[in-house]
Amino acid sequence: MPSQSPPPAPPVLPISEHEDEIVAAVDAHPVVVVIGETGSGKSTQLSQILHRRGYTRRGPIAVTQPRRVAAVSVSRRVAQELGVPLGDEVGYAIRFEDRTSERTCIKYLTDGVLLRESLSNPELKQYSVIILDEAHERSLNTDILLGLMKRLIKDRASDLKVLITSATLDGLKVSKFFSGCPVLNIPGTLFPVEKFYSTERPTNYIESSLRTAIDIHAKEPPGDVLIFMTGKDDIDKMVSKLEERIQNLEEGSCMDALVLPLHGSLPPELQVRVFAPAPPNCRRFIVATNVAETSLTVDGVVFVIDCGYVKQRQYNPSSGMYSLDVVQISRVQADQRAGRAGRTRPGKCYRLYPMSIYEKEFLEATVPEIQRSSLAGSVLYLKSLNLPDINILKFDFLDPPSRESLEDALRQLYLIDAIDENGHITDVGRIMAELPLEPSLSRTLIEANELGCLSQALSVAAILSAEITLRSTRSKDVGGKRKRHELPDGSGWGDHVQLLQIFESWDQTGYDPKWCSDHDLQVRGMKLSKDVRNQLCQIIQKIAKGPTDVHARKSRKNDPDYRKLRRALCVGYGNQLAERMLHHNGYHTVGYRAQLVQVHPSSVLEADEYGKFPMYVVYHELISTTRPYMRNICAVDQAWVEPILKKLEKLDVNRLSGGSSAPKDSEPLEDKQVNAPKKAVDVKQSEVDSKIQAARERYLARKGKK
DNA sequence: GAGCACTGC
Repeated sequence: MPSQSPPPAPPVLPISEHEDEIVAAVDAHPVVVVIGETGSGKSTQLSQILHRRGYTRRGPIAVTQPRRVAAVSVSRRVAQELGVPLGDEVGYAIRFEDRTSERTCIKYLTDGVLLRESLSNPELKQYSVIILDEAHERSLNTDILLGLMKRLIKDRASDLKVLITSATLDGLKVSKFFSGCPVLNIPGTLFPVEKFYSTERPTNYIESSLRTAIDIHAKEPPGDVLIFMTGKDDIDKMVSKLEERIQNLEEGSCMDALVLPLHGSLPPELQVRVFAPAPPNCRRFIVATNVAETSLTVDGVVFVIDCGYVKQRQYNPSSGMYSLDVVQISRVQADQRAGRAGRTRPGKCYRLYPMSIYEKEFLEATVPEIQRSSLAGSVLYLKSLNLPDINILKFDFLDPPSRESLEDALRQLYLIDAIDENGHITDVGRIMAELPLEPSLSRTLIEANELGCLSQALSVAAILSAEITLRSTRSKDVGGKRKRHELPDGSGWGDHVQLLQIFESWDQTGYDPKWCSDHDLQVRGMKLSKDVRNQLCQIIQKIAKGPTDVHARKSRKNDPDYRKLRRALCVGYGNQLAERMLHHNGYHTVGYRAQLVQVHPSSVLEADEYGKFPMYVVYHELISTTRPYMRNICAVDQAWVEPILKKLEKLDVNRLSGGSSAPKDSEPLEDKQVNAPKKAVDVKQSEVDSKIQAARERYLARKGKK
């Protein structure tokens, strides 16, 4: 938008009428909670109001957003309203992109970026005001920032102002958290939405949605229909069935219809179709996942069909395992979905569940992410802040994660040397915290730098954090006419090596997008991995004292078996180690609580000539679907495993958590048993292992010659 | 022999 164009007329938003009230509250209190529904203007106006009233004289205002697109679009809007070029007085900062300057006094940023900034400036002294927007979404990062803000206002009580803004957040709860701070309510501009409930839960919610959709199409006036489903499969089914039913309707009995799927894995060019307005005399049916609940706003929606379910990823700290489950939505979520029908005019929401279920079975609010995630990264971050008298187990969270989850994080961090046996952050841990990666990958990079395979590890870390999904290399092409190119196979060592080979092959083509599509790799994801890699290079070159070799290239010549890289991975994933069963190819995880797990069928890890997988592997994650699986696996040598087993023997979670270091005798017996690591490797097993290993080496040598 | 909701540094 050219800055010369006249600024648009300032919108009349509900928040404008509350300006004095807001300023008075902020003047008098360090923390203020602002509850504002959709359309209240809180995201664009609060910062401008405080800017107008002189708050930016002491420093810029930071406004956090949970999503990148929001940070960009809201800042663009504010710059426009103020009639200034974006990046001057008003700017934004997101990963890979900083559009701010010394003159910037209103800065929109993702909450992740603010957390990163606080690493180098724990008191965030540069800011006069920090606004945590959309706090009701309770992202992991927002929750950590909430805890941090509580500490900051104690330390900086004299000058820092904090505003917590949200659509539906329980204001009283947050106010209580911030020792009774004021709560302001700003009305929104949503139109009323009439809600209809089913008399009972349908046995088949696709069929039920289908009937409701056809019913709306036949009886209701124009207006688009938004249908919430749990996943891609259901969406695809729904789209084809709906199209079929609409075709079967009597010609001329209804207006035209257009059915559009909408979910995150849809290529961007198909996603944007939902932003184009409906053709004349045509009703659109948008069949969507949760993306349509908050991330993407579809205009023209008047009817919502809500199945009452959502697919959610959860972490179980006692097993270290993730699962992806279909769970009931919360009342907040149900209301958010319904609200999507009332953006342009009064709407209707059809809930495919009885009111009694909404009232009695649904949780009030969605379980916050902090209670559903592995906390190793967050705990490491908090440790690295050097906050005085910090006890992780007692850190003041709005909704504290379980003790089990925090202890799990401490154990993981200890096993990869980020904290010492007393729970204090180590020098290695400090470097790890600087890297925007999961702790295991950060640790791998540091070790790789020592071992002289940094460039390989950078490629692996980058491509793993971009979460590229690979076409299965084992499945045969079924009569496809298009020539498909085979992906590298990891040389039998597993998925990390395969990912490295993929990145290096792509690098050799000069990052040719066609190479990606030829190999069925998403261009978007591959580009992201390149950006991530560049960012990691910059950070690590800044931290590293000595020279670093970061250039990607075909790297196999010097180390044909990728021993250095696999060794670095073994150290980095010291908390994610598994040992094979003696007589079959199942594994058990090594560590706190042994889990029986399988190699994921998509893995390229190869068995030896006897059909046996390697004795030891490290894995990127455990995921429980039809069975518990290890995903992204790398074969490691037994010799490299010994130090990890030694550490496991020494592990004492009471000391890690900074609890009273009671003498060992007084510890409850129960705890000791739980903490006792599995006995290392018995003699027979190691004999078998060395035989297998020898056979494997011969086999691979043969294969190499061929 | 599986199958993946959504974000973010």
